[in-house]
Amino acid sequence: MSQGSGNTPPKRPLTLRDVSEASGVSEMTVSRVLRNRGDVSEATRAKVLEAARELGYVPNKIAGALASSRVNLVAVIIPSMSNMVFPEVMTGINDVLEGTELQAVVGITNYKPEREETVLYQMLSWRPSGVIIAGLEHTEAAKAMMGAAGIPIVEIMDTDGEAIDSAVGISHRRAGRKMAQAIIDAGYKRIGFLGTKMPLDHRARKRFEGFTEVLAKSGLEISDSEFYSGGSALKKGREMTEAILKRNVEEPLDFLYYSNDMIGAGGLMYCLDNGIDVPGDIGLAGFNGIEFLDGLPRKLATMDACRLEIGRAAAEIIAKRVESDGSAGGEIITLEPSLEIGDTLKRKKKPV
Amino acid sequence: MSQGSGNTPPKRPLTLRDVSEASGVSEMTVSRVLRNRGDVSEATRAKVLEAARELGYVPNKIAGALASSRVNLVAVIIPSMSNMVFPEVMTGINDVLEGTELQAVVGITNYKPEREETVLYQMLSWRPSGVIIAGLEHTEAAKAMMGAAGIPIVEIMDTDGEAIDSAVGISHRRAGRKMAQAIIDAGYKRIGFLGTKMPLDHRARKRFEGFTEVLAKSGLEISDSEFYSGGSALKKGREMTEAILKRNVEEPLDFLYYSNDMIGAGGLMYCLDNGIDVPGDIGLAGFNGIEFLDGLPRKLATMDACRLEIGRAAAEIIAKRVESDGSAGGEIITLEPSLEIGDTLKRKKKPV
DNA sequence: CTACAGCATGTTAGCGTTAACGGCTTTTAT
DNA sequence: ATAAAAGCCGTTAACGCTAACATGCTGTAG
Repeated sequence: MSQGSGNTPPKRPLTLRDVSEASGVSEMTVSRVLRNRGDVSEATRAKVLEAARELGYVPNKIAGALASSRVNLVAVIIPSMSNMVFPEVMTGINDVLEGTELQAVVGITNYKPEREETVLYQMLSWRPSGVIIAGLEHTEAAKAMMGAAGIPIVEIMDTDGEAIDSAVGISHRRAGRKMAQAIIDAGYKRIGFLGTKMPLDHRARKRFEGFTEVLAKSGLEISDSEFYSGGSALKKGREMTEAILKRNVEEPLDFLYYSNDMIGAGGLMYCLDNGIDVPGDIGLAGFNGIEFLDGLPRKLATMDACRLEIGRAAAEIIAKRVESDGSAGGEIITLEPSLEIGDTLKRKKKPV
Repeated sequence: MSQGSGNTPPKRPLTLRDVSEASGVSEMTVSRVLRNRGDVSEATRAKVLEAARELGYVPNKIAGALASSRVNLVAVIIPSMSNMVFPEVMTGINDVLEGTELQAVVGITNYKPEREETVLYQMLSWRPSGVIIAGLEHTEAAKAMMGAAGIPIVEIMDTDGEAIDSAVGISHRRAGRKMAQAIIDAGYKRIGFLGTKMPLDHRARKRFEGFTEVLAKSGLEISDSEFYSGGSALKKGREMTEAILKRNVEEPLDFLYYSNDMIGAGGLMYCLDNGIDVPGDIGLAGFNGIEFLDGLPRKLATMDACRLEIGRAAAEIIAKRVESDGSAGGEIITLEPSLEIGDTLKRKKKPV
């Protein structure tokens, strides 16, 4: 009787016309019903809905978007998905977008500027309603594309620099300074730095700059450093910590600043496993404030990067702009990263 | 002179027509150049490319897709993004798709069937070239939609059940059985189970079923169990472990099977922090084989869920089918999860 | 009883691109 | 030299939908 949804896949894909024929009204009326727009009598509405359900009709947004020149997509361009931080930003974005018509589409750049440019180009070719993109540093061409796109652009994570349009993030330079100050105030003097081998991670670089800047003001500098790339961050944290400590036995380091919590956690474990007193012998701090740290035997000092909040705020900017249709823009939101002292950045025991 | 890319955003968005006028050829020729399809002389090609670059033209895939009825999107529908496992599947998918014209679009269901149905509907309305969806359990409507979509569908993660079209995954029932057998063989007898409060996580359920089934064959059963939801998995692992151990002091448990590595790691830390001999006093095992475990002081026994490989294989199925244009399908790939004994599932010390 | 809302529908004309085909010009094969 | 093929580019007609306007119909005010 019914063509029931789920039977033989129709050779010719279903269109509004099929539904209109099945329900005896015009395509326009079907379109109105399916979009809940315009006046339709309750009777025809029911008839149409029934026919659509019966046929298993799924609207074609491609055609709809072309006709209405409205696309409910938001392009989200981030460097990576594998390090805890961006998934959480995504969660924030999705939280907000779920309450709207908008839908996020994600592109991954692997921290490569050329890749970012390509991804952006591809994304823009879908004519999204807005773009959320990580960082303030982009190729000239990418900046030009975004400037010319005529849609809201929100650059996230970082506010140390010039935004194209809107921006939401923290000052990583300030985050680095703040951590340095806390370490100095706690009385640590011989400080090691452990980070990633990523010249293109501008945010890590800015934190490092802010960090060394404040050290310099107190007449200090980084005593030694260690970098890694790839592999299990936790394990690398262990290995790097062992390496840097063994390299400095003569004049031992008394603090290790890690560029992210995962390697910091690895370092913490190394210390605990080897009977090193934390924070008595050596203090430790990471960066990001990942939830994960809560389960560690000792809570690593860190600085919260406001990831969820950044995602939310960025999505809200887009949503608002889409709703109010154009105008304004240029909104800059600088969140304040909070220092979490944890158990690994207590005042150092006074030298005897 | 030039309208240079990145200047004032044009009121009227650029189209092929603008490029064609700027370069003095027909729209069709511009289209050909921009898609590298069909014969165009080197001279005009250069002319067109230059004009497009100059104007900052970005093709409109919406229109292109409608005209050619080819959409280079692959819908990826997964339950969550926040638990390590799906990001890795995504990485596998992206790895493969990067070598093709295809591009993944992700939808998150939060393990809710109705949400999955909605997300699927929305995805299908973009007329993607294929669908990769987690699990074999879906609402009737969802199954109907996929059956009728006329595009390759790959259900991933699990192969214990009936697939709509293709499937790539492991048998979670078998994984559970295998782990149970290993535990029994190692001589453990009083086994606790720790997992998530998720009736809708069918894969966890199947593992559990397989697990208890094998125990039963040896005349054993789960001695006690503990469930959690939300929060930091590592911390929850700790807490649950403490709870379950304290609840069973009279007849102490000698093995804990965790439904994922993260809570397993938390449990491991709890044991180590409290001087419990692992695996002497108690054995531990998790599930997933996350890279993270490498950094732990002791390597947790686990079973690799082949996440990366599943992503890759699924994407390859889609890519192949898109290329070869239709036909075939129904491919089922069952990967074999490998048991990793680690340090926490050694033969139990013989009772005195 | 006309007039004029306002509701419920239909009609028309694109949206920006590409498939398909056609025509002209140049090569290549014979 | 002539046919056939290949190269190059243009024209036309969709693709499936929606904005905007047009139409008929009901009811209600005057």
